[in-house]
Amino acid sequence: MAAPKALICAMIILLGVVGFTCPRASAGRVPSVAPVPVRGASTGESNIVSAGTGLNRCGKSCRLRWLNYLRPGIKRGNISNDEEELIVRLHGLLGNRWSLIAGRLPGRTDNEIKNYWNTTLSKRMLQSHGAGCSDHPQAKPPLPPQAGGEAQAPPEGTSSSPIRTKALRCTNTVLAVAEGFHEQGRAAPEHVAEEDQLGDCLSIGSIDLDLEGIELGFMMSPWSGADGLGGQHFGAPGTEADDLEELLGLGGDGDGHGGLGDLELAWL
DNA sequence: AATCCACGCAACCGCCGAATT
DNA sequence: AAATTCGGCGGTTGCGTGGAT
Repeated sequence: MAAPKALICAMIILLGVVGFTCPRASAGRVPSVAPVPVRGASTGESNIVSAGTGLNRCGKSCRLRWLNYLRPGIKRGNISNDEEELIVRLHGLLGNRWSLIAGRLPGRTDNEIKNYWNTTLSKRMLQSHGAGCSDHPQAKPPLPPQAGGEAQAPPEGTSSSPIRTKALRCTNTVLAVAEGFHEQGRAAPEHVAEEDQLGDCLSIGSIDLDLEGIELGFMMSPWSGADGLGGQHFGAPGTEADDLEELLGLGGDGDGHGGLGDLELAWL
């Protein structure tokens, strides 16, 4: 893989220049130069990175830092209503596939969305469901913090199963909810958040996603798996990925590009 | 003014699949 | 074909902040 190596090189350079300065300098674990266990990683790369930066950080740690914080174009905070709406809907559809959800929210990281969900939306959903009303009938009930997430299979024959996905890159998305939305940039019109607009239909590019239909289709699909984890992963050939892309009329080109992963983004 | 507590968020951990040797 | 390495993901942890008492 050329890109990740280039990324590591870029990180080394960047880290050497800016270090792990924290603009916010507050919450979370403040980047430090304290020794960090180099678990999982990759001896070689971690040594290279730590030697190159003097930070005693493994490549994984640096990568994470880069992806979630240092990478250009990261949007932080101020999640808009339409973004929030999209998160809710996608979570209902995809489950805790944060990277996949993040792929549909330009500038947002999976970590941020995950945090946002766990801290804000889950509570809101809990209140919503607790009040006996649900704006999003398809959405999964909020996951308790320790719920174990995907390991919990929904009750048989009752609620729907989220699409099980794995490592399906989706970096660009068109959310063509309304005419002129593209040109208007992120300032999504208020009607985006309206249920009758979002409803059970989302437009991605020229493709109208019938979320209800998609989910129904996956509910009925046989690959739910007997392992309680949803079985096969989305990215595997001949499994959900193909099914969904076929369902959506997308169809990748077989080399990992095209299809869901390369939906054009005109949002930003 | 001091203390407590809940919250937000960056970072860490463990696992898995893909790629490479 | 098997073993090893690497990249990526989701879940969890723990620190700092700000509000409440």
